Amino acid sequence: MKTTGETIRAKREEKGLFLRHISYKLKIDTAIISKIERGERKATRKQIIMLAKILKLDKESLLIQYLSEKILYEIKDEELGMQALKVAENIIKYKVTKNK
Amino acid sequence: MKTTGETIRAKREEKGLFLRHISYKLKIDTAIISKIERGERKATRKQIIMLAKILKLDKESLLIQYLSEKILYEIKDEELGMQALKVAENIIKYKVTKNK
DNA sequence: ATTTATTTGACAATAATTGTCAAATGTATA
DNA sequence: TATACATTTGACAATTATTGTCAAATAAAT
Repeated sequence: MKTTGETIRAKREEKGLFLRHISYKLKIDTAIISKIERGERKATRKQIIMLAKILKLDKESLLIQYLSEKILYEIKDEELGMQALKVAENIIKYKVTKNK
Repeated sequence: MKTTGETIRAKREEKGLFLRHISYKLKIDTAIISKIERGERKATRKQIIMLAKILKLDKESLLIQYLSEKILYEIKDEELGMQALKVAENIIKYKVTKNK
């Protein structure tokens, strides 16, 4: 599976856009876009939304991918990460059930 | 299900300890412990480990509970949170499979 | 060979987190 | 009731993490 950065780079290149084009629209230095695409930096939520718009990527899919990476970042060195994920899921499920 | 803070408070009271006891061991103000127990602040990872030790709570369980809350915090206002969680899970699963 | 695009890394700006402190409030009991 | 101790509250200070700029280095395309 591609990372968010890879998805963005692939689409940007497909569209023949340069970093400076994105950089101009997002009002940040090309250095950051470069880093985001290579996974050296995380984008902000706003940037993800704008990137989806600019590159005509599906907003929801990109956001899901982005959020999943944020989650994984949170537990990257954790032995118990998977278990924590499952507990988190159950808590959400419970909340949803409750509100029926 | 109890929150991490509730677990901590319950055990602390069961053991007849005051905030100042915990505060002394953790080298932070009672104000913070109070807030952590009531869910107004998040603990740090270190504090969770120390709290498990001091209160003789199962370290792994407390850590899982704590991490799951951190994860949930990350997606608390996100429509797509659940889907992101599932993607995150699949990515972990895939990584594990790959390394066999 | 130049020009243009991207990458790198030092470091500045900003934002989020974690803490202190003092005063207010709650609780028990002499 | 009063007084002693425990907890809570909120303003704000300190610390740490994140996000950004910039300039120089490297890579790619004419």
